[in-house]
Amino acid sequence: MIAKIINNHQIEIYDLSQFDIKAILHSGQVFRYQQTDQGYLLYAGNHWAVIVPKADVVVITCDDANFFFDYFDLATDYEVIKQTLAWPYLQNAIRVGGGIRILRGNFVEVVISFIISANNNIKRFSQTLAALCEQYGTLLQGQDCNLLNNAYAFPTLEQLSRLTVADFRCLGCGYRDQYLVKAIKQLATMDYAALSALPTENLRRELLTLAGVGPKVADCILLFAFRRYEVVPVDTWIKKALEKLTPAQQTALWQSPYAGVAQQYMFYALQYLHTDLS
DNA sequence: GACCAGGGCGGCC
DNA sequence: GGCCGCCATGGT
Repeated sequence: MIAKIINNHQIEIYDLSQFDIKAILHSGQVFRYQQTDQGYLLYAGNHWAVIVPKADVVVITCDDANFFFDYFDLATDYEVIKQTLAWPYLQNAIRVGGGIRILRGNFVEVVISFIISANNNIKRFSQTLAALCEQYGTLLQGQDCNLLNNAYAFPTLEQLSRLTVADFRCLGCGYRDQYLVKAIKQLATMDYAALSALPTENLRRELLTLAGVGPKVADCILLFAFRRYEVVPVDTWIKKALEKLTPAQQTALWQSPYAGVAQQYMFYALQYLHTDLS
């Protein structure tokens, strides 16, 4: 058993070879978290979770156990996925990043986050996102968790719709300010459930209509909000990694239904750990 | 003071 | 369709 819901507010993870919270948080798919004495505090939309690694179990205390069971993709066995990705050039990446999972980020949060991420660096736009939530998001009530001190939800679409170009500029969004205002208007006409029913190619086409969303950001939304495991967002790090692969290796990767998972392992190893893939 | 960061847009051909 | 310059901003 990978994990079990203990009650409405608690999950226990047993298979630690496929759940590494440090790797998950540093794999570039979630940007609102903080380290605490015992573990990590993580925010997703208007949800929160405290993740505490212990000797042979990880304990998650949260506002909604059912939500986070799906958020962390705990019904999926990543050991099976990793077996299908057992290529020599991926060995190192899987060794250090094999505990990464594909999260189901909140649609609006993922879209806004990755529009701001464009031609930006993680440290900087993470600070921008924190400021956005602090200034415009709803204060999370911490009555059932005293660790929740001054924690904010991601702003709702309605809250976001009140922001002006100048507001986004003040947050440090730079020239992306006007994309954000326009994309937020467009998001009001979109429905996550309806979009979820679309095949990946059709869904990508819909996402590409959003202002500030090009091929790479669309692929991030496909992987991190819609969990399309086969999608590979190609940023500067992944581009360099792909250039080192032979044509045959590239073909095999693109044809894998879990190419996006492989991409996450590589991104973490390259960008965060600076681990050579070969 | 260049160059880079989980790139996209608009103009040009 | 592809190519290219530009776009804020902080870090190295």
